[in-house]
Amino acid sequence: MPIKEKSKPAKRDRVTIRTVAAHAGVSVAAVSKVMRNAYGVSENLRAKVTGSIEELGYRPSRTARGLRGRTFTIGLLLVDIRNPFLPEVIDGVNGVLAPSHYQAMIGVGEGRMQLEASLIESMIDYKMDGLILVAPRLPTEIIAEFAAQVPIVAVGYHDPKAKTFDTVNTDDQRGAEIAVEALLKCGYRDIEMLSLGAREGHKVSVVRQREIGYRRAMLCAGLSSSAPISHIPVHSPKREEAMRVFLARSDRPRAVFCWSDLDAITLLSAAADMGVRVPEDLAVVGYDNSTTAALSLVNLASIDQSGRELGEAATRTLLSRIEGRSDPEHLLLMPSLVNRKSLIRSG
Amino acid sequence: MPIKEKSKPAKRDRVTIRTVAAHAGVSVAAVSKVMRNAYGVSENLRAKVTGSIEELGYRPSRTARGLRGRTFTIGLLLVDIRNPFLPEVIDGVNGVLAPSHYQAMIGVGEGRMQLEASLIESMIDYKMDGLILVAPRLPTEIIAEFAAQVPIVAVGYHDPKAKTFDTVNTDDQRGAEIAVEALLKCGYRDIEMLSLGAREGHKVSVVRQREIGYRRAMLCAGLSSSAPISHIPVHSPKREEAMRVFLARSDRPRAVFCWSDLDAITLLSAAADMGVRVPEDLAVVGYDNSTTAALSLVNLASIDQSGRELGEAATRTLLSRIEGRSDPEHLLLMPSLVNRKSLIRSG
DNA sequence: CGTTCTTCGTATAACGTTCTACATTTTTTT
DNA sequence: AAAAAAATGTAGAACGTTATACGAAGAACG
Repeated sequence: MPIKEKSKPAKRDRVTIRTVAAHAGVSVAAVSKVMRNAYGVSENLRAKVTGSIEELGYRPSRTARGLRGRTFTIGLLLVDIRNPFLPEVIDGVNGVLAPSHYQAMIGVGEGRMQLEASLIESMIDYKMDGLILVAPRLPTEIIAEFAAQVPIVAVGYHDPKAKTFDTVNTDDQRGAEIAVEALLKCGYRDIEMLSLGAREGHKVSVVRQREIGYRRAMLCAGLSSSAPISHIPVHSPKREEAMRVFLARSDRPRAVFCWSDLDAITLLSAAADMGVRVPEDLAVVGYDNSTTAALSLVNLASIDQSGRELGEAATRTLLSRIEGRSDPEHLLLMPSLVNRKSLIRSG
Repeated sequence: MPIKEKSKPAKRDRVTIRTVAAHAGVSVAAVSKVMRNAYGVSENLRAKVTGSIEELGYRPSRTARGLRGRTFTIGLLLVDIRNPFLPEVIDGVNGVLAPSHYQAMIGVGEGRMQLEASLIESMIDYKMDGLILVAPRLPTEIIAEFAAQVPIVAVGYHDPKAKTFDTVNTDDQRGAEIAVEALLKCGYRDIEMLSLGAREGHKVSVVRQREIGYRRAMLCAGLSSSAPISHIPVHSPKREEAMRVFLARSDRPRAVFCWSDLDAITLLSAAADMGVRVPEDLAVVGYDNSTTAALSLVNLASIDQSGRELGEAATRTLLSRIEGRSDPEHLLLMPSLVNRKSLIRSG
């Protein structure tokens, strides 16, 4: 009585392109052609093959595909997962990808440059067809080096001179201007900016752009002499400590523009603790228009950079690059102000 | 003058295992052996090969690897990206993975079952070595089917009878009990639960477990006759509408336990709008201990299910499964209460 | 001083696709 | 009716690894 030896009976054998070819009674190449919508396929053949594919539930192996052609996967690299505007970006990417047969895989960098680079390498090693990097911390030369190996679009990375990769941004300079203009319109002249710790972020990062916009708006208002910027550490508990120090200052300004809702909301919370009334004692405008800002408990005026639109634009740009475009594209979307209680507007 | 034709001069040729072999003056098999720490490698050989690898910056192709053996990648599937406890889980996973040569790739399902299934299939097609599914909505049979093809750990999916895959959870029943017990201790007897819309979530989902815990705690307190559960729709604007209806009810309870901070915080915001004082008029306990709950503007008491620990445990469980364990494991971690202003405690 | 073990290194067949050449058949043109 | 062109299908060589099977060279043994 011969016993059929099967080491792993659980893992049933994969349906490969060969299985389909045999089932449909055609060649492997024919099945491949149908899969790729290649030229030279009769209606008859297509029907037979798609029938078999359907019946067998065939799914091509991405690893095998990667060895030759496209994987129909794009990599999405996020610096840190906590920034409230990232989910919007993801939605935008998925939205554009949904009708295509592309899919997105996400890597999370946690702000560590080394991990970030190694995730990009992994994505390349996976033969992903293109990469969207959100707010990368890496220097331009390194990104350019990666861009030689795979199409890349950077979001939140203002480098309009980049030749080998594309960028998609909202106009962060203009966004900061809008915030400051709104404060000026409310009659505030004593406006400070709360920015990110000096060591974080390079010249092309969003936070530096927002500083430029802030300064320019102050300059236009004739306040260039007093356009102070405070730098807040990124990590707890120094971050909260810096907020409290700011609030306790005797020369605390009447209004403040925060580079990000994350900081603005922490500031509002600290203000509540210390009995600083918003907006009576201190007007606040944030950036990102996060869902938390919209809570009436928080009620924070904020600059909206539609993350969804950024994600959509980045994806479309990447797909066109994958399709063969070689001259760089640098998109700039327009942000807008969402007015809320933390900023009382006269108009 | 012979001109070397190069169609794509930009994309410099990849350093493959063959490049390394040639550079080190050994065979391809030798390099592979070194890479895999396989038996039969002399110190001399190892030195030569690692030297060349270093010098050339060789990185093995994951696609090629996937065709034969492991890819050293695990897939992390998230139902939706907005739940505030997910970043914690990601941190936990990355933390455990960091010292190993494994990496995580994340897929986001957006709550659509079809997308969720197709992402899992993609991860399998990518030959990922194992999958961590966070709060999957798929029925057990389908997950079991996938588990036949790849090691799977489900987080936030209470199915201790699952034989072919592992589960890691906090004890959601106990968590709900702790919340209700805390409210009881403060003297409240009139306690309602705000749960997820009836159609969302199956019997094994966290939200149903929390309902069970709520009911049991009420029963223990002799309040079984009045343990009402309201179901709140998931999506705006019906969600906010339901909150307002709840707050406006003439028979509104004195205390409420929300299945998730997401809902609890929206409730607090609506309460502020409508002049319902917390906790004087209404005590609230949430679930997840999100960062927003910790803001003093919000100050929401909440059940902490350490997402980080869940992520760590899930990863360790998955790795052991990948290493060959075949009998199922079902971990249960203990949640704890974080007391804040939304719940005044006498003790 | 043959044998038999070890130890070390290599040759090569997979793995599941894509895609270039080609072979065959059908259609169109002259 | 012959020649040319177009349409359809197939064979088979990549792609970059892993892992099995095996050969060669020393070491240990009787």
